[in-house]
Amino acid sequence: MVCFLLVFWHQPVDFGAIAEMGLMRFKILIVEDEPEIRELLKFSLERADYDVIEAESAEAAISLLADKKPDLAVVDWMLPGMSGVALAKRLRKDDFTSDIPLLMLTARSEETDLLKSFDAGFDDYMSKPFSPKELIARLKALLRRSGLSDDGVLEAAGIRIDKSNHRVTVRGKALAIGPTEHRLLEVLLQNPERVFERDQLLDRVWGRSTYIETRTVDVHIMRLRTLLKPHGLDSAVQTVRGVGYRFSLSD
Amino acid sequence: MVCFLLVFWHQPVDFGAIAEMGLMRFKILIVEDEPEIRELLKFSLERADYDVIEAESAEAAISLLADKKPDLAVVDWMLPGMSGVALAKRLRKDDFTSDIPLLMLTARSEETDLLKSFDAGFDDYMSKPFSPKELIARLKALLRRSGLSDDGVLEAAGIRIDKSNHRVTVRGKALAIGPTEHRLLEVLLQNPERVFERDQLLDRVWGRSTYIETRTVDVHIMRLRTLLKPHGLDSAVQTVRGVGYRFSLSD
DNA sequence: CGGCGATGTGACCGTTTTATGACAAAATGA
DNA sequence: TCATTTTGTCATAAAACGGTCACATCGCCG
Repeated sequence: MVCFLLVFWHQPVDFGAIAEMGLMRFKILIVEDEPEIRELLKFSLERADYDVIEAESAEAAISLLADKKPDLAVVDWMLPGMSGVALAKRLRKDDFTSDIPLLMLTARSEETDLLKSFDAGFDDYMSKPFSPKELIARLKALLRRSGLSDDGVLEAAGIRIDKSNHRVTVRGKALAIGPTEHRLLEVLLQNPERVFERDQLLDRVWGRSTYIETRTVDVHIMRLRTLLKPHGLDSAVQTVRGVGYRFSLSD
Repeated sequence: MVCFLLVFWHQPVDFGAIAEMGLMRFKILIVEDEPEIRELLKFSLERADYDVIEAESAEAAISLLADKKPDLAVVDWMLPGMSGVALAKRLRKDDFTSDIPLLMLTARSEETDLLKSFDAGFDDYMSKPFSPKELIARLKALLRRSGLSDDGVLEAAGIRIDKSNHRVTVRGKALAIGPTEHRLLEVLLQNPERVFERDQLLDRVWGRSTYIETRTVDVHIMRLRTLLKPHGLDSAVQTVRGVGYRFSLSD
């Protein structure tokens, strides 16, 4: 008797709770002059299990940064003294701090002004008043984008990508996989069923700034299939003719 | 007894707390000559989780459109060379692009002029400077109005065309369908009951620039019927003698 | 019932798209 | 630095797809 039991877990899973064990806690720097909002931010972030450092001005932030490098900074756009944008620019210039993702906070009315200087180098912004939920969401997105995601383990179809130790296992067996195929698999696995065009894969796997032949994707798809073949999962990396590729177990 | 337990762990999409993100990512074309504004638009749209294609002139846009059809286009009214209005008119004329919603961008002073040519066929407009929030809001409204449900799924008569994973299912069963039949089915399903002449189908499915025998449509209609036959839906693709074809369950 | 135009269908073959092995450049690491 | 791994590109093979034709059917009309 052959029995297929398919469980689609559509409910949002509280990853924070699951992936908590033994993972690093991210350090978030808050730069905000109004004590009330600062407290609110601190409360929200600590509740979401982040470590929080506070600064009430850009200048204070800079001196704090001298010895403690946060994983992400939340900066108010309007600060007394040096403005948030100026701080952003300064952080970007310094090699030590240039890779810190920046989330700007702004009043709604300041939004368009802020965007005029979005080349200052911040990565995202939020308008006050904001919902803590959205704040956390955006913050996670930023952390992930910078490759620091702590969402722990990505698992589907028996494939398990453990981001903390950068290791891939298929049903318990380790998979010797190179960097590019690793990212490729990650992207595909993160969105099962979704079809990615070659350009989209180039963006996500190689990054926007690289200029690589579209066809190269084919080769790496093939290499990924070769890796998955011993586990019978090569057919899960599917070609959608005329469009691109997809990860799926059906068909 | 063999038993497979497949668990798809749909990770909470982190950036997704940004409320109503569906599975489908819409593709937005930006036509704007000023690099700064183009970047700003791109930043705003990508932050809202859209895929962005850029063009710096109407001419560039047209050549882009030859192979990539976006779900919506944001067009600057004032463009060097062919103007935004001219582009709008041109897009409207071509059956292949006529259903793409158009959002015009204009400087406030140009507003009255723009409105004079409202018949050019754009669907909405916004004055620069604009708030990104408003832009996103209008854009969403347009997408909704264009009949694409928010999750990018087109469904009728038990047939389901999912844009994001580019898959067609009939009552849950996957349908192995090639690119051309896929588009053909899409067009027919988008307008049930409507009779398409062969020329119209050629325009919509193949695009205006191709020159193909009218009779070729017949062959692909047949191939589509063959695909639908196992599901008893072949009779829904109906011939209207002397005119063309229609998708309908009645008759 | 016969004729005629319209439509259905299988086959064919050129074209486009994708797969894959080979190779050299580049990166990595000892 | 040298050996090894990784990577991007190319050339070519393989596969899928698409358009057209020829001929079979069908349906309408006199």
